[in-house]
Amino acid sequence: MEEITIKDIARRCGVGISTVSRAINNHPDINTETKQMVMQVIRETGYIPNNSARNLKRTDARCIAVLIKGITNPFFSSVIQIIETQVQKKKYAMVMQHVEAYEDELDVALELIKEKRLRGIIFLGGAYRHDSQKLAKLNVPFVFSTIGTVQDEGAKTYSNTAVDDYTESQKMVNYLLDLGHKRIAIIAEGSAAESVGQLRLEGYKKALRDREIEIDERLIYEVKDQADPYSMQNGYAMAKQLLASGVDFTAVFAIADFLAVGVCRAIHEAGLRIPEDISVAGYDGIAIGEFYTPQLTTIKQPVEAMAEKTAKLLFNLIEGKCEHEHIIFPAELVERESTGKPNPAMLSRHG
Amino acid sequence: MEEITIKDIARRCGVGISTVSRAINNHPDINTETKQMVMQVIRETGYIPNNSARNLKRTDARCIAVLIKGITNPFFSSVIQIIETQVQKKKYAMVMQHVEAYEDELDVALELIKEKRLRGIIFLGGAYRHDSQKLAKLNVPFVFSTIGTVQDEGAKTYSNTAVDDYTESQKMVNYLLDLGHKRIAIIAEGSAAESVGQLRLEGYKKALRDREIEIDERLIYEVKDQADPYSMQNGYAMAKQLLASGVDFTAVFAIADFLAVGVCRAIHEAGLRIPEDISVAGYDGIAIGEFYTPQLTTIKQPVEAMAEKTAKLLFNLIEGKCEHEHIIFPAELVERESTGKPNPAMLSRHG
DNA sequence: TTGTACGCGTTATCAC
DNA sequence: GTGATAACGCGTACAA
Repeated sequence: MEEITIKDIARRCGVGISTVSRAINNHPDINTETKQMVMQVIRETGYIPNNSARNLKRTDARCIAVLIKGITNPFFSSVIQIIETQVQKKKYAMVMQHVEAYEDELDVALELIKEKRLRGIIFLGGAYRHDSQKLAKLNVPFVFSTIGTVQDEGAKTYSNTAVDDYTESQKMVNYLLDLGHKRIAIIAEGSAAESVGQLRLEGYKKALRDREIEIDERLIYEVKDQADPYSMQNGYAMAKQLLASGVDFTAVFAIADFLAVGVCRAIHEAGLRIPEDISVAGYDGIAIGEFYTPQLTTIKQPVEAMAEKTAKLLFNLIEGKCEHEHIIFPAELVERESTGKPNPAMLSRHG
Repeated sequence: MEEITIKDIARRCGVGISTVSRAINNHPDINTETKQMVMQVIRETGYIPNNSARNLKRTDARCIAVLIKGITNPFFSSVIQIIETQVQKKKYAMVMQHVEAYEDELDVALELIKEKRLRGIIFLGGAYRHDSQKLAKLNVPFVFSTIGTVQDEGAKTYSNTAVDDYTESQKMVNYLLDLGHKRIAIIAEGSAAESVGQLRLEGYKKALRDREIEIDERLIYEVKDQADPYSMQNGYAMAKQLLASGVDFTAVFAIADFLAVGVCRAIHEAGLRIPEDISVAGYDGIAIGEFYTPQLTTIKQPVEAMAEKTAKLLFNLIEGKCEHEHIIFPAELVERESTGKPNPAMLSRHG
């Protein structure tokens, strides 16, 4: 099957190539009737312009990219939808691309900029620290929306929107401490040194230290799972270990709601009640926390607001309307059914 | 900032363009030392080949595409990972692209074939019926993996892998009937006429008719939600309506596990027990069904097996090793905690 | 083993 | 308003 090109269309229409090009790209300098005719032929023949050729030649693309790190990001769909709305409002096109765990999102970005003549990039998720050499090579505006934390250095070379995981994590632990819990286990994530999981773990430690409560390493569990650390499966497995360890605790802080669901299941299977025997707290604020039984106490990230701000910030940067900004969004502690006062009976073994 | 091209690299190295090209593309006809030197310069300068130009020129691409319809497909991540493994085994590249609800996946495919010189396509999800004119234009092998049903016509023009939703749905309803339920409500999906949701609804009706049980329209609820019909939110809302309607029922069949979770929550809030008062059955077999309390009885789709077979089938087609196939995968009814015998007390209002 | 020259399909820049 | 024609950056015959 022969590929049909713009030349074929021009020949068929008895016009020049540029006229066809003008018709396709809604150029003003073209007779309406000519355009109608050309478009008609295009429809009949089923001609499809070759995007590689277009990208190669085009100078102005009105296109941005959204790079998503991690295929299982639970905020994925809502964030994308919000960004897309903003993009359409600005009459831009948008390409979305997943970045594998082992890939460097900056490399992917660099490649894509060349290929598609991008005007801007949004990075969703991923590491919160980057090679500044590579950062310097990105010659289009970009915004990191890590749902993580702020990189301290290079404040003037990029923008980002983030939740301060370190602080928010402390907020949750303080809440549990205020309820009277002193033996709080944590299900964290330890696959990458610079992940949000580590920040949340640090927040946990900080909160305990501030209250002068000893940090018991036997209460710290770190999921090691490259592919999908924040799974119910992993939460379940960790909680099983925790329960079997014989170490006393009255509350569990799972650093992701998915993990918390697994934890709840394990506790339930052990014949214990939530929150009467053990309190469980999550983090993220995703839908499942609202519909699970018991409903999950969690840190709810302002995903929608962040996504909207991220898109707006990027367009402001593209239009040269503003300098780089670093915006921290406060998250909300949502108190639901899965947490309560500690049960002294749970400490009988330990004393 | 000037874009650096292959010419610049050639000049810097004091070699010809083709030599650089050969170095990049691992061509055999090149001196090892020359190659080393070229690669070194490329690394130093941070040169990145322009993919648009490469795609334009290239004839053999060893690349396939995976088009995913619907951003919220719950099988998404596991399916992709399995396909990717197969693709890597064959030393192919893979591009993934999301297709919006309002887009036609065939149009997206047509465009992508031209742009990237694809060798094959996998369609994940989406409608199970397509414009045969457009199908004919796809001049590369493709496999639909609808997790839906088989299109009857054009058996020789394409391949697909599927679960027979019509039959599997009957399986679940028959199971509930065997438990003794006669008043079974269904939470279905009615946004598109040719969706899997409609097939599952038809299966429900068929099963009831086969047992000569009257179909009560008051027990049929159809979610109308373009963006994301299979959400917990929607299941919850529908179940609330059902409970408020005053119409008697002893079981609910939600045609997706996410819907079932919402249904469970609504029943729980109404002060009723699952399964003692009302049985709830789901469909899909996703992780949440295993970790929810109560654990969900569901139809578990053989997602992994399907994904693997889909990829293998595509490569066989590409290599001309086989004709088009239509493969139906049997799903498994997993009996868990959320279903049991009907509670006669629930029928008191009705008689 | 290496370099030169052409063409992939399109858009931008000119003349007309 | 329209049509030639020169790029865009790269791969690849073909010549060297």
